[in-house]
Amino acid sequence: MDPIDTLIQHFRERIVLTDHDARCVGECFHVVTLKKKEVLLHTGEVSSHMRYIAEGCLRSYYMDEEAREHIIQFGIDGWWVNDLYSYLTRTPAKQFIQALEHSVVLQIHRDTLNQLYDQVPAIERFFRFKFEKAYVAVQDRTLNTLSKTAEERYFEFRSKYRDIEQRVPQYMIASYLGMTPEFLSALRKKTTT
Amino acid sequence: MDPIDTLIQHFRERIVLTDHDARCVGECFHVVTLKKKEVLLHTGEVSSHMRYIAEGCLRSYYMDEEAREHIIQFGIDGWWVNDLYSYLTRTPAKQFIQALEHSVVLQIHRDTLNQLYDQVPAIERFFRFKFEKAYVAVQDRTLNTLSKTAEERYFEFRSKYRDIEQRVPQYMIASYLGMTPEFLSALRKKTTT
DNA sequence: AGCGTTTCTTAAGATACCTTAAGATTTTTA
DNA sequence: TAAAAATCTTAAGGTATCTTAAGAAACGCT
Repeated sequence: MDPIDTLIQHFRERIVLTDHDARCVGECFHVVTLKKKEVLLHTGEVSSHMRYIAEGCLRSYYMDEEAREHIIQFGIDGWWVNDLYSYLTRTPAKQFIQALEHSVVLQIHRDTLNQLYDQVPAIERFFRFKFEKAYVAVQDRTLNTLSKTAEERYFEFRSKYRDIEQRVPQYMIASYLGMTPEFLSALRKKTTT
Repeated sequence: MDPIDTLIQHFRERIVLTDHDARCVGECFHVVTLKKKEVLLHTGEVSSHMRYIAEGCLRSYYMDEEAREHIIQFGIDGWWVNDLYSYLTRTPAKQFIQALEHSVVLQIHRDTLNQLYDQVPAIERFFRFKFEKAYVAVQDRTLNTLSKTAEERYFEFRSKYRDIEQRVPQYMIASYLGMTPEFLSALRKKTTT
């Protein structure tokens, strides 16, 4: 399917769009194709687009002072990825966004999107919904991180994101969950045996 | 100042409201007064209101299986508090919301707010902004929790929320930061001396 | 098919943080 | 203003998780 059609369908599962609006919305996005390991957003660049994953798998991560990578988010088909802080404040990104597989991403520029909010209020509603849910999800993650053991976090991750678990290397899951790959490996051994 | 006026001013710092809209918005909220320690939302109840703190200080927290409290959020004058998951999904809350001081809260019912989104699009925009920023903030907290030591988290908290630090007991800050009160006490001793 | 690269595992020693328990201090209430 | 309740501190011993280093397995390219 044409990636833009995928996106329109994605919107229409959540909000009402007339055919005219849908066409108008579709024209605002453009397609970016990424090879495996290609970086879509580098630290230091300002993120000026909202990004929808039509196909593939990406991660966003940041590198701390000791050059350790911390994975902030994985994203697969149907998800949105961004360094939202950079996007909203127009400051240099502290995150990288990188393709983990060959991927197709649809982008809309901030200025275009802001116009679209006025032209098609349903799109503003879509993003309100989206951020409400995203907020709940990330708050839940924070709470898990604070109150659960590494083992509990890992098994919750597996049951919640089985599709992601099978597409990304184990050491990245460890990073996402805030533990070392060695420790995760030990956990798995303990409970698999 | 009348609490409703405080709220209108809060909106007007972020979005444009005609006088007519402002009056209309103001009428949708009602005032709730809370004594210290009073609970505004209990676990098990469905949260049906969005809540703005006109005055005072509250916390939201949840109790895990071992009956340990984990503080999710503090809120003071000008902040919003809610169990958003319960509000959005109409399922029983897993969080408590409790006043830590005498407080005045302004509430709007979900149904009223949903109508208001259609009547006054600027209000929908306000909440889009709000959740965008809230998402960024809580993502930042997650990252801190995952990548920093307890000591780093504590000093960041102090510099970021000096106003809150001075209003809430130290053991609650420990809970918010995901450490034991004993450990926080030891940290403070180490670095104060 | 073979070689380099990426990913996963193992294990020993180190450390950050927790648990328990008790006493000291501060705040609230009667 | 005294008693009760809430909060903070101290200290000893325990556990979860990390660090380092090395080798094994899987994957990807020529």
